[in-house]
Amino acid sequence: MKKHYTIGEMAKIMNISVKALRNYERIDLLNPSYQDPITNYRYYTYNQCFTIDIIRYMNKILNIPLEDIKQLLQASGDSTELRKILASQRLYLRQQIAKYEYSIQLIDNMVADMVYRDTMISYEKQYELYMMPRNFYYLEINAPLEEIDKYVNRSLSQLIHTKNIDNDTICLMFSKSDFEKTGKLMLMGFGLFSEQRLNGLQMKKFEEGRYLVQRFKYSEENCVCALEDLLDSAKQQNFCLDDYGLLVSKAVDLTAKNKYDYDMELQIFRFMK
Amino acid sequence: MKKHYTIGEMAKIMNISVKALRNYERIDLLNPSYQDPITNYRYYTYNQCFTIDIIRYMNKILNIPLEDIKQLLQASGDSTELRKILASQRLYLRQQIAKYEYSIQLIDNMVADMVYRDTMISYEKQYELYMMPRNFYYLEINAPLEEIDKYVNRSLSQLIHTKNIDNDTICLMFSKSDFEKTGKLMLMGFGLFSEQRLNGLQMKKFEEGRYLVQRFKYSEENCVCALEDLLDSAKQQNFCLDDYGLLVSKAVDLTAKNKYDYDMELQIFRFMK
DNA sequence: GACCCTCCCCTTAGGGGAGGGTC
DNA sequence: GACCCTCCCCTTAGGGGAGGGTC
Repeated sequence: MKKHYTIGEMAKIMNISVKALRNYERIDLLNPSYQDPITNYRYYTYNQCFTIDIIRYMNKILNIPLEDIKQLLQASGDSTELRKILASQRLYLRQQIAKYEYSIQLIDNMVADMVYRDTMISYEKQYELYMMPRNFYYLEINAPLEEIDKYVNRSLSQLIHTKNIDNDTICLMFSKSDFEKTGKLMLMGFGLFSEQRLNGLQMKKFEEGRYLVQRFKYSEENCVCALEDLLDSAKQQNFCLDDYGLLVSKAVDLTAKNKYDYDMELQIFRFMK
Repeated sequence: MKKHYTIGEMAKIMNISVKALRNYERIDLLNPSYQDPITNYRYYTYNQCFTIDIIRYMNKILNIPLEDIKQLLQASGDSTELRKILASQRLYLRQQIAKYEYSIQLIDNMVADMVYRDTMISYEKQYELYMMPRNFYYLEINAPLEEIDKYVNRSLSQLIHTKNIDNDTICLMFSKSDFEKTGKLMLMGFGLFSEQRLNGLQMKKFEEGRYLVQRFKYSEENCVCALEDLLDSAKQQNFCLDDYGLLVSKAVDLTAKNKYDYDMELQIFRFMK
């Protein structure tokens, strides 16, 4: 067995780059066993293969940073240290996986949504939809539609993603009877649907059952028109509606350049006689 | 609604850092709608909130690089482009997840192995173990134990991880009868167990059943001693053994600084009469 | 006084050179 | 001629200043 390997030989044996080996020396992770003081040529021994194996394995396979590996190699023999790092690395990997899975889910939702919109183009703007029970968590507000921008700051959309809430919609809640009395659309709540409890927010259950739904592009007037249309057609068909209505839209629409690009849905629960 | 927002106001509204906004300008992703030519103060409009929403969402939630987002915003309106990026991003995320899950599995194996070793210390060095059928994929070699380093290059350990083979062991195969004849341990194969087919390697099935197993620290002499011990005790108990034996070890042992630190297992199948 | 500006340096794990000696 | 050396600059998405003007 050879006593010394040049950096190139070592790189070939270990299937690693010369740059990587020089980098390991630079960060004081693995020094060549001998360096010629005149030519500065680096020479490695056979046993250093095993250290390189460990470094590569931990870094490339277990995704542990080189600095942590350095600590580990120095505290060598201490298996408590190794276990601690493996445990924390495992946790980190789990979190990354959860994050990536969440991203995939949102991508899928988004693609499904694009397909849905494409197919819906030829459909009617108003229809009925059966929905499962939903818990609506919201901030109490009391503002006309025009001032909603003050309230709809991004903190809620942040909340959606920090809590990994998998539906990517936000909702405004209003009272139908209040609108009929005043002719003005006042918003009572701003929030989202969630399976999890969200502390610090009010909660209202929306029942399972048939909802009257109307789709439109956002604008202050369109909201009012949509609501008037919906109430009209409910009256004609003699439907009895709940007092609480919702204006639903995506938290972020990747195709929207301003708020008037957002697709909205008006939803009101219909009582069955 | 205000016409202009300073960079600090915008940062606050969007829950983003001033540095990030300046960075978006630097890479030409999002320019302020107006910049005072004398003071160089940046001013943003309300509608730019929506672009920032898109950028943040894509980058932080979907993990799409800013450069790709730039392309997307420029090709805006083209939903084919968006779909293409979403699809490739989805694939990338899936691959990352697979990689991380593999890392977790290896960490778990490793921890289990550490526990196993700790508990095994008081156990005997030789025992019987029932094993399930295994497919052994190997390179044909014909070398004495002392020359094995020439063959055991890291390409195989690379293979283990590129193919995501979840057992982290490598094996040397030898013939018992050959050893008995010559008194020398010649290795016939070098490889690993795998459920997947591995092209370019020979394959040999190892049967389900009882195996005689002996554990020891690697060294050339220890391999020979272990084999002699095992054959002796088999003879005394009148066991009938298969001709093919295996020397098994981890591909990378994180606690090993040279090859003499590696734990080995000698395994030979025992026929039942 | 709080806010904004422009530099400038720093973070991972090396990759891609240029320019010049060494086996 | 193939191999090795030492600089030096570059990559993501900003963060942390310093030093100096602006609302």
